[in-house]
Amino acid sequence: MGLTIYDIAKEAGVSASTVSRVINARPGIKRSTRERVEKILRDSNFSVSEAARGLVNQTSRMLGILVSDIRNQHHIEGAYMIEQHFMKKGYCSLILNAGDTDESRAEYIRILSSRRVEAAVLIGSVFQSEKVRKAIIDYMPTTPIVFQNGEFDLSNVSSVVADETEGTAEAVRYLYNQGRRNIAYINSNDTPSNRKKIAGYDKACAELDLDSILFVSGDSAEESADTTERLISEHPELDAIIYAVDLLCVGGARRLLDLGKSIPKDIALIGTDNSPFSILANPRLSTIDTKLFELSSACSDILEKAIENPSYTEHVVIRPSLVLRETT
Amino acid sequence: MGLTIYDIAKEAGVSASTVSRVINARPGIKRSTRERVEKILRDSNFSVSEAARGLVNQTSRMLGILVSDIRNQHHIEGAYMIEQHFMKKGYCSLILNAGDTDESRAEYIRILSSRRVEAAVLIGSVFQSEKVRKAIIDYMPTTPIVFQNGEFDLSNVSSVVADETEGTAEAVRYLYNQGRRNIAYINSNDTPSNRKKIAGYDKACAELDLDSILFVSGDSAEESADTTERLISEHPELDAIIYAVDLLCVGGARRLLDLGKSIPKDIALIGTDNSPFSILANPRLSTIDTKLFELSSACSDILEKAIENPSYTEHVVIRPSLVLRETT
DNA sequence: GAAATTTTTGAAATCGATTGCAAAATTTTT
DNA sequence: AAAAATTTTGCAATCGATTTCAAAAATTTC
Repeated sequence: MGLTIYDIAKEAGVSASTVSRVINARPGIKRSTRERVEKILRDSNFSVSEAARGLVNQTSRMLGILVSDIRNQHHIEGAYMIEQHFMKKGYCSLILNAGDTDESRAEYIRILSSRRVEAAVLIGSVFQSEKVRKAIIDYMPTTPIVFQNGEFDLSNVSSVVADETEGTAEAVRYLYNQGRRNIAYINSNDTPSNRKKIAGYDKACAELDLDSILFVSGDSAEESADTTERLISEHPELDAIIYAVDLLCVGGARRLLDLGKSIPKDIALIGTDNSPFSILANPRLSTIDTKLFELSSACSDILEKAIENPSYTEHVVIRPSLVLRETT
Repeated sequence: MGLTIYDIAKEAGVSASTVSRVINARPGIKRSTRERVEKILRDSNFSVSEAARGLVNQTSRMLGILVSDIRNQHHIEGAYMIEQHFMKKGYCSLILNAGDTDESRAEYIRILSSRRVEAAVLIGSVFQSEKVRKAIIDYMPTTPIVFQNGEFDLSNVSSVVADETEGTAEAVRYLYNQGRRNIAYINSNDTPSNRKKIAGYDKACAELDLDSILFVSGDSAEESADTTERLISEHPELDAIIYAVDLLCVGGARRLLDLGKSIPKDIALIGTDNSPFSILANPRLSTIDTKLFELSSACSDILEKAIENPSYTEHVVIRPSLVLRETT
């Protein structure tokens, strides 16, 4: 611990420059010298200080990944892919939970700037805010950024978004074609992403001349169960419900079953995201697949190009698809 | 971007030392000077280079968190708590997926050392290996480390472990007391943690004079369903199954239901971990709660003390408890 | 074997901060 | 108003690397 290249240099009887050249495999070092230094390097368990190296090279070999809450399965996939991919190239990822408020999320941009990350990824539509936008302009005006599930019209920010409006509308149309005429929507927290889903629901309802019935649930399965129960008691005519999140759909399905409803005979259910829950649930959920994996891998691809060429940006839209299982 | 304190100093007509003192709220700066510098600091969106600062201060204000796969719900809780807690103190967390092999996991220790993290956390029993141990001795011999779910007998490594042996034995005893006499165990990957569970299962079976029947499944719900089916067809006498992982229990439960079995009448099921899946599943899983949250918060507490006082270590054992729901 | 080339090496500057110490500026005391 | 005490400030060294440029060592050429 605490060894520097000067320690190694002294031990090898050479200068620090030589040690540095050996470490970085620079040419122009006599073979015998190189081997002697290499041996000492190995024997002493020396490891270069990336901080010092970064200071002179003006690089950090670090990436910043901002998620609102890393425990959310939905966010972690992207973080994982990026971390894995860039680790191979020697980059370390600062994966940070950027909190619940716009202030806090903006503050995290500043933190990443302080760490001089070479690129950043924002995962989740909640980053769509004026404060975050301003923080980017102030603190990371030229750092390549990829925004998953949101957009900023800035020259350094790429975007990868799921067309959730269309995805949700598609689900409504599918239910309609199956003969359902009373389709409700249960939303979760008010986020830009969820607003897009609702827009799709409303749009399709209007198109098909359906009443739109919107309920809002807390974000746990239990709360969704309660909301669902309330919903069908107020609207006994319902024959389908779409949920903004799979987890809520699981909670709803369960309560409906407990209430003696038959799924999908009495009532059809569609979740959103095609999360691990959806296939594990009993019954297995039909769901709007927002293509999390494709989203994440697009982010990762863009990031790679943007690190090569910091002025590279790209804007990708991914079309969700309906996956039909046992609840429709 | 790329502003340094020299730029600020020039603009304010003072020296870099003064700027540094203002930034760090050091005393002995004239009020008017301080205010002038502070204003420029604000207006210019300056952010200190943590790398440069760390170099002179000999600190990195970074933590290393190693998990084998961050997508695993089981691991993420600890990473989350630690990240959240230490962020408030100005620490950033390098959350890294340390891969599947002992070599790779040992290599990650070296990487953390290169980043000069001030403390590290290993999450998951898979880090229990000679290679990792050696890497710690070589590269982080004095860095405070907390090992969640494993132990190294090293002066800088604390441990927080669940007594999975006892937890699993307890589950067997419970089933026995309920009158079950043919209890099988379905294991997943061969990890130190799972070996402890099996040891508990075997021990309890021996105590109670039961046959021990051990099957091994792949780590998906689907594979577990297949394994479960095979298990009961080879052992039709079974009236209970314990699973090393909740997810496997979900898969097994589902298949048993499809096969017309009644749960828990025909066969009782107990999962392990009390993961989110377990309460969401239908039927809700009885499970051995390995107290993930307590484990994680103990890690976080120890880490905090260890950062204060790098020679602090602690060894905590947490007793799992049985949570009984619908599958027993 | 000396001169010309080429290869190998090291001294010193640099990256962007922090800090001890001495100098400068200001205030207090006579 | 000069001397003493105190408050502010800046110079220069430092942290641990990398890199340029010139000097030293080794090799080739004549």
